[in-house]
Amino acid sequence: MNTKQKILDEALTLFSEKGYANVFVGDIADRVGIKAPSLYKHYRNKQAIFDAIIDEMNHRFEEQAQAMQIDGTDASHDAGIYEHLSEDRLLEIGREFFLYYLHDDYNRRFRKMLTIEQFHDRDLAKVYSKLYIDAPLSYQGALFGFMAVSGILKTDNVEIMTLHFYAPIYFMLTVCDREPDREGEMLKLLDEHIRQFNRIYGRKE
Amino acid sequence: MNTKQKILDEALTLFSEKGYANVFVGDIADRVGIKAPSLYKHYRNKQAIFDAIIDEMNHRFEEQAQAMQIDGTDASHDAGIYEHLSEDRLLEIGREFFLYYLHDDYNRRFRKMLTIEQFHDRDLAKVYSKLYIDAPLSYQGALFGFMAVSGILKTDNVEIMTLHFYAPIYFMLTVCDREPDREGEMLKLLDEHIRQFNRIYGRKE
DNA sequence: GTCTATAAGAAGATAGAC
DNA sequence: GTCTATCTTCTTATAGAC
Repeated sequence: MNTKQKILDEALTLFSEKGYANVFVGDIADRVGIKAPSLYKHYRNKQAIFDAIIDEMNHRFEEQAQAMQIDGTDASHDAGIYEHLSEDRLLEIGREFFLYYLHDDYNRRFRKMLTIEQFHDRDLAKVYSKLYIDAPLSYQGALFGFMAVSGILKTDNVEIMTLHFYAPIYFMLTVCDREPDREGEMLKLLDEHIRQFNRIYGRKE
Repeated sequence: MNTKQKILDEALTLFSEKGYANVFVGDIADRVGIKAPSLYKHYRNKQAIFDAIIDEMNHRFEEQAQAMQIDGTDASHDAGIYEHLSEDRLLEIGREFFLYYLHDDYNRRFRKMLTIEQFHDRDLAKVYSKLYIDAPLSYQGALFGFMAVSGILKTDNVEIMTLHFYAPIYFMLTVCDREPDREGEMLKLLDEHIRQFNRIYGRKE
């Protein structure tokens, strides 16, 4: 990893733990293994480092959104995968999804950083809501919509069903970000949540 | 309001908007209408102001918990109130509860401040989880437990039913804290959420 | 309790050698 | 691109008069 990228990486780690204002340019430089003034050869100032982190996430998001065709045209394929879905398989998928977003270093650090900085300005608020509110509801909603059409799920309000699936997951994710020791407790709750969700909205056997 | 209290009040406003590190002692003093050095006659330093805010909330919480007998011994009384509950009345109650916590100035500012500072240390993380995760689940869980016994609600897992009620409300509250313009959208979603919740868990007429 | 003046120390950023 | 030296500004906090 080159220095320019390593700066972003170490800055993200620090920002996610202490917040932008509590991280000093010297702290970032220390972790990169250079002195603070050297850092200014790579970024104009401290704010430019923060901005580059946001830009990178926006870039990754766009790429992923394109790969998933989030506009809905192809969520039908995913729904097909779930067509013959047992409760056990549903649990496995939910657990994998949850643990990926919880443990993936990049996602975890970025989410925590945005949690701290979300009130700093409107743009950051929008990024937070896009990533953790609207995109998940939109993508899972599209998927559940197809599953409802296929009769795998039963509802007359896909939007609320999606909220009932995702809001508890979001809730548990924020608990684990704040208190990592509660991961076991939350995983148990996650299982019960998905089982109950399946009982409520799942196809009756 | 005396100066000592006004300092806490103005500090809370600023901390909730910018976070502790971005608020300067002079900013607080300005809003109180005194000069920064005068502030040190009331509080030892900046941290002591923050600590006093946390202490005050802990105090209020203890008082409220005692008043509600959160240990469960008396949630039966509340459940009685809900005994003859129509869907419209349930909507009204949910909406009132949501709007109170969203708009009440003290609650709103404190919640936003803790959101920003939750990762700063373990104690703050615990306060956050106590106020916005465990206490609501515990109190609403006790209430729903009694409602289940009375047959007003139907479930074989009160804990998950409570999560299914509260997590979406928590979710919508965080959206409104971050983007107040979305309040209308969230209130509409709240209504649909409660209607659906009632359809799932409510007594069949 | 409030003020002015000021000390003491960070922290961000630049200059210029190598 | 990295360093040392340094500048500048900001911020907390204290001293001491009123």
